[in-house]
Amino acid sequence: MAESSERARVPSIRDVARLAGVSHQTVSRVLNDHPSIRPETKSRVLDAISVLDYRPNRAARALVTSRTTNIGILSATVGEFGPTASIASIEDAARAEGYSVTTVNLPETTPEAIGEAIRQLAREQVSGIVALAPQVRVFNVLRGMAIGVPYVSLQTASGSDGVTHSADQLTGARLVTQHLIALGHTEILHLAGPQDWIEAESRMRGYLDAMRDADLTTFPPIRGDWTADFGYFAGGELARRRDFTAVFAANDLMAIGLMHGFRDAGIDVPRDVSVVGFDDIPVAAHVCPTLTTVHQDFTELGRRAVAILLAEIRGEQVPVFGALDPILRTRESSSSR
Amino acid sequence: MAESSERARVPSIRDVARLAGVSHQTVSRVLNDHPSIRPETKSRVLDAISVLDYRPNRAARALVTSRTTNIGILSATVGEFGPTASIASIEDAARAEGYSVTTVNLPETTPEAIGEAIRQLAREQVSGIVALAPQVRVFNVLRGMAIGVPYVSLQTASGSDGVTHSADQLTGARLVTQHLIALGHTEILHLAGPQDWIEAESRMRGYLDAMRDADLTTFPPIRGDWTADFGYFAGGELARRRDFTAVFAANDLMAIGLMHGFRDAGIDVPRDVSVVGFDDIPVAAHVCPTLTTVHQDFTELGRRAVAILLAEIRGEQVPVFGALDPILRTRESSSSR
DNA sequence: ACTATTGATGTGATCGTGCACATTCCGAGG
DNA sequence: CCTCGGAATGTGCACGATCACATCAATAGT
Repeated sequence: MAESSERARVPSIRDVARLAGVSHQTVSRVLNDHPSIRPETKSRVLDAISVLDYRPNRAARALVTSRTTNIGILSATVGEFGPTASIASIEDAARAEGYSVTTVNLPETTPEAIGEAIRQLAREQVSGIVALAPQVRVFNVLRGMAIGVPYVSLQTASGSDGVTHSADQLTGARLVTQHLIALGHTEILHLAGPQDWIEAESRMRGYLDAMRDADLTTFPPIRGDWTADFGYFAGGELARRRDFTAVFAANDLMAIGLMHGFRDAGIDVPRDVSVVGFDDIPVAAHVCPTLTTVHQDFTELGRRAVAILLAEIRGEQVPVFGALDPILRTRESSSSR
Repeated sequence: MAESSERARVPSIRDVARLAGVSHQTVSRVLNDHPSIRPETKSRVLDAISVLDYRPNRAARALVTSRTTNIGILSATVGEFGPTASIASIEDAARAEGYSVTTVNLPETTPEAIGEAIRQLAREQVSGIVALAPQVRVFNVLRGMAIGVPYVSLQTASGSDGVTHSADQLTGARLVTQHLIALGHTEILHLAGPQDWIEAESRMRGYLDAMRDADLTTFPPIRGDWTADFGYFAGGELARRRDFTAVFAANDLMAIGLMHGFRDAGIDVPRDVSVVGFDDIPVAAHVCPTLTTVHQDFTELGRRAVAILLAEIRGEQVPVFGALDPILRTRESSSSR
């Protein structure tokens, strides 16, 4: 059987044009839905496209327009549940809009590493960046680099000049703190996240605000690193001073580690000390005791970030979302005094 | 101050050529380190490159060579720790080799969705694919699509024709099962993962093998879906039948849910029933009781996958790795009868 | 009835790179 | 001294899309 001498070449815009009996430019217009195309011509072109199973070559398009349909994710997360879930939903939402997603992980959050990661994304000609990282630093670096692409962070920054996007961490943090206060606690500690994470700051502020509103004295927050191991360590340390009856940990992982530390030190949660977390990771409902926490809709968060970013990219009106309502999930780890 | 009328255009290969006093082709040769370049010419070109801060345009290169320096990740994971950690290390390793990573999430694991995801990656002209997904199905679809790119799975497939890569799940599963047997357990259940996941099958086989070697009768495994919620549900169900003294759950999440289910049913772990998991996720060491499990080096796993894939892409000798040693982490959740 | 305007389409240039082929130079072998 | 082969470099085209501009027909305005 004679084999076709032609290499199985993928069809180009010109092949479509030939089949539809129009010029390549007309096909291009159909693809970018230009207004001035007769409906009949358009359908003829669309037919040809489906017959040939034509797909536009993104490299060629990127070359001439000098922008891509890629968005970059700048991630500094070590596989925590929240950011990971958001990344998945960012990816889904972006894909639904015809964008693909390139992720760059930050091995460390030094300005150098951040700069390098952004340079990497710039080299890929991404048309926008979503940052899941210590926002303050990233924004500083981004601003300094004057990269020409819009960027969005998944977190709220008060008065930042970048595009940001609220998950209302502050309200959530208030909620849990008020929950503890309502249970009769007055000596409440806060196990905070790393200093340059906006979430850490917002959650801490929510805690401080709620305490102040209730006229309670606050303790200086303890700085953690989001990990369960740190929580465990902190639990051991805190067991020595017993000047508190409740702890609000800035995320669930630290809360779980903390409870472990307390357990090992002979402190019973919630009888001796109440513990609450933040995020509502999947295991939060199953650890012992089950963990009171604040539920966040990471999926919706990711979706919204993409909506904002794409509007920025396309120069459209940037949608303004109401803050996502944080939901208090009351479980066993918190109880009344 | 007069502004430069020239748009700040990024330098191209021709700008470099002009500055170095050579032709653009010579620059191209330097970039792709062609053998026939005089060292002196080469260094002149390299100087010009660094002076202009020139970076090759990937779109243009992709257009002419019809391949990219992108690799695609096909992920069907819902934010579990293991796969997520692997993805991060894949990304790191790929970047170190000059490749970027595009991730596509599978909303569901139907052949259609898998096909669509692969088509998406093909349209991106990725030069290779790493699959973290129900391998059997993905491989079938990939084979059927005859996509021209190499692909690697993070899991072992016995006798598969695709390139695969072992994490020695089987040995790990044997290890925990033997651990339970050594503790004196004879009635050991297995809470397995979904049917079309290779890991699920390997872990189940490891369990069955270890049981057979010890001349113990096995129960038909229970099929789970990797989630903690399912584990909890199973715990409630299993509490009714008390014909076992230990359970090996195919992953930590299910194990944690299971322990919760047992707890709610008044079954004490490990006094009444021992529970072991698989993966050693970060909270495994902190839940109550702390979870005996098998540690996997997800990071190394990702690195190796990239090494294999890149060798395939470059047509080099594909490295053969010894199986990664799984490590048994003995904790509180398992005890002797 | 003539021109201006708009809609629908086509033509050629262009983006930045790699490939095929041409050219130049130089030393070895007859 | 001539030829030949390979090393080192240059010339032009091709990749597949968009963009700027040109063209032509139909319609509207005077």
